[in-house]
Amino acid sequence: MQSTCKNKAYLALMQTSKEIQECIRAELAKTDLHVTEFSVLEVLYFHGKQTIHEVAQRILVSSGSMTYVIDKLERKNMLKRVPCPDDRRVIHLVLTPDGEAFMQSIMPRHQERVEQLFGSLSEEESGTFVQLLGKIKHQLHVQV
Amino acid sequence: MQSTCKNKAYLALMQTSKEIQECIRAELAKTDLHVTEFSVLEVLYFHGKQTIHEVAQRILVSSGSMTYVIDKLERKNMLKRVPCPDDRRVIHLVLTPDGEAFMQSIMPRHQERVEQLFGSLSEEESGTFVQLLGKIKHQLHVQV
DNA sequence: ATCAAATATCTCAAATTAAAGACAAATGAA
DNA sequence: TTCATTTGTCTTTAATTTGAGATATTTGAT
Repeated sequence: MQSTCKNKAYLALMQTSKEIQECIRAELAKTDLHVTEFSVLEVLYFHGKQTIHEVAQRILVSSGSMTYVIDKLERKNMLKRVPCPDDRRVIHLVLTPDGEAFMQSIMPRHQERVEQLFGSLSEEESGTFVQLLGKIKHQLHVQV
Repeated sequence: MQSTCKNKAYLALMQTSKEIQECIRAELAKTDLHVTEFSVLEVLYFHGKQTIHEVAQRILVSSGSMTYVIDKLERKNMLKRVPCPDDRRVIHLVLTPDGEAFMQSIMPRHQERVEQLFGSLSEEESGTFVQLLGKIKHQLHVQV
């Protein structure tokens, strides 16, 4: 059948991403953070202050999970909830100095690992890769 | 920084795969199967009889989860545990006729969705995509 | 033949996640 | 203005997943 090719791409994509997730989990095991907690901090580290909703959209977890994860991160003194004065439904998340320092201490190693993973791709290939993912992602939002 | 490019690829990969997973979950919501259960059946459907261990490796879930998921699938009469006579530690999983029929009824729609997702990639691009994923996956197993 | 190590599965407790609904606040149409 | 709808967050409950350890079997070295 001709579908085999697309299906192969699909399976490869899903399995590789899961293995990477697994690899990150192993890396984080040395800290007392879990993948989802790390993902939240990562978003704040790269994008600065964000609403809970924005972070949830980026890392794709439910609002219930967000509350749970934020509670934990707040207890660990990694971030702070900051109510938004303009819209009282909204709460912003901000890294604390501790959170900032923590991220600065572990990101270099994380970045190194990411670069190692994608290091065998040329600049051009990385570009192509992102572009192809973009095409796939675009299809996700097309009605079937 | 120059790392941005690799990091972009990394983020795109992780987010796209998560969105696809989400999309599959939504699709499966119409049945009474969850993603992990479906993944197990998918492996058996494509590869035939497999040991629990083999399936776990393919779909990357812990042994504890495997037991849980298999119990559920067995209760739903989708598959059967078959002890291996050659190695008494080993248990094979086999689709029941019901499981086979069920998969045959939902796979066309699933395949269609996969093909739609990857449909905007040419044959050549699909090939490239798989190849690039292969390179990344290979790096995963390289010591750092 | 014996025994340590490796392998395959299972059990159980604890952590995590999702799902549904509640609530408060903002928006926008009438 | 008013009210229905939407949005953002939280609560609660139930389902799922992990992680560590238990058990049984096999493998391989001595």
